[in-house]
Amino acid sequence: MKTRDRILQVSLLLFNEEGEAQLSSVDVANALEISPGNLYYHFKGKDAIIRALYERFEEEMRVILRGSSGGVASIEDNWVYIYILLEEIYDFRFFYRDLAGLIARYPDLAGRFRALIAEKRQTILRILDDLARLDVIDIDPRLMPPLTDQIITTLTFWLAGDSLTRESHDGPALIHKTVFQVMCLIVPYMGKDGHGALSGMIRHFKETQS
Amino acid sequence: MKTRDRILQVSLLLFNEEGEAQLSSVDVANALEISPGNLYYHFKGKDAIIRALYERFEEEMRVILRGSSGGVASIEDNWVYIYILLEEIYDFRFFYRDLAGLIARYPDLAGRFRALIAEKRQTILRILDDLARLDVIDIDPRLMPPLTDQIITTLTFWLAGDSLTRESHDGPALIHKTVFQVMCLIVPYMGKDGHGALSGMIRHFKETQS
DNA sequence: GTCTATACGACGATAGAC
DNA sequence: GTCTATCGTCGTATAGAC
Repeated sequence: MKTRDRILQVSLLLFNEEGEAQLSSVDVANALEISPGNLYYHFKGKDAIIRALYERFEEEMRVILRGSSGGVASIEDNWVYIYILLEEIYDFRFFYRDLAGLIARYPDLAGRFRALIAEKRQTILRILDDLARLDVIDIDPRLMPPLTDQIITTLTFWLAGDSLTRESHDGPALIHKTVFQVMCLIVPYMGKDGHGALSGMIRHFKETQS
Repeated sequence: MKTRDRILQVSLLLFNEEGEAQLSSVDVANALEISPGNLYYHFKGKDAIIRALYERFEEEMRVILRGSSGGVASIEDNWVYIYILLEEIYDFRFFYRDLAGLIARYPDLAGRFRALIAEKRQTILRILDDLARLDVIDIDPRLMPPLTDQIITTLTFWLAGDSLTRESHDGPALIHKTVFQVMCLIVPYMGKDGHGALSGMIRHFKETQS
């Protein structure tokens, strides 16, 4: 089963690099220097590869989401947690670069993806709730769902959004920028501490950039 | 030049309804009950149709962006303005449903789209600046760019985001929800007035829904 | 302007030899 | 397991008649 793993590994690399839609199963075979027939022996088409990769992604993502229970009790924890989440997404970034197209091409993944996002939503809602209970943030309850949606939107479309700006970032810089972006959504609800937290974040942000 | 216009009209309808990627030039010809050859007489391929439609969209969008100068001086104006913006996007929603794929398929549109978004960004920044100057909002200057980016993200991905939720909205409801979503980003910076504004928005939101 | 017919290429998929 | 060879489908694009 060694070729099978190589196919998955190289596919992921290629999809992340050049985009899934741009590559045919023959391209993947060429990159591996095996014949299309051989590739089909292991995976019945590009579909099967995508599905196998999604399987991996979903599993790892669920582990991360589960890991949030009780582990995010401060703003700093929150920062780190978002970082971990974004890193994981970045490893499978081809899924997120062209989400709509991907879902259109593999409709059976749509439901699973939606479920995963719903789970993500629950997780964020719970974390925010915890932070509110610990008096780290003070937020009108009616603003909680919109804030959660807003965070979800950012966590889902940061990659797609970046390619729509004039100057694109490299991976690490973009991840960092996005963490900052999410934190900026929370800062306004930190009251007086918000100002200090913002200064700290900006300082940290500047350091990491250079 | 009547067939030419019919092609554009029906294409827009079809693309919005079923997605641009899902339709070939032959599909469009069939829907119009003309031959593929005839379609090619008017437009040299699907590319040309897309480009013509984009031309229209960009023009209308620029008119709206220009129209913001001095016209958005209160929270209510802001609400209305976002509404107008979203309506326009909705009219050409196929562009936004699968932005990444579309840009990959028509790379020459990428630059123009980016430029349009940059212009949108400037507009929002200016509006926020005006609102701050008029003491409608009070915001740490360092939070201004992130807030602007956040609004841009919402205005760009609201359509794509909706198809990732469990229950999808119809057009008007989604537009309304999105306006609300953007306003929720601004409310925290309205100080004491924020609470009242939020209540007003929710009331209005509920009414329109029913 | 509009039609029919057809050429061409890309991709997905399979059969059969090694 | 891996290869070569080949077929079918589909979308794009053009030629030539009306």
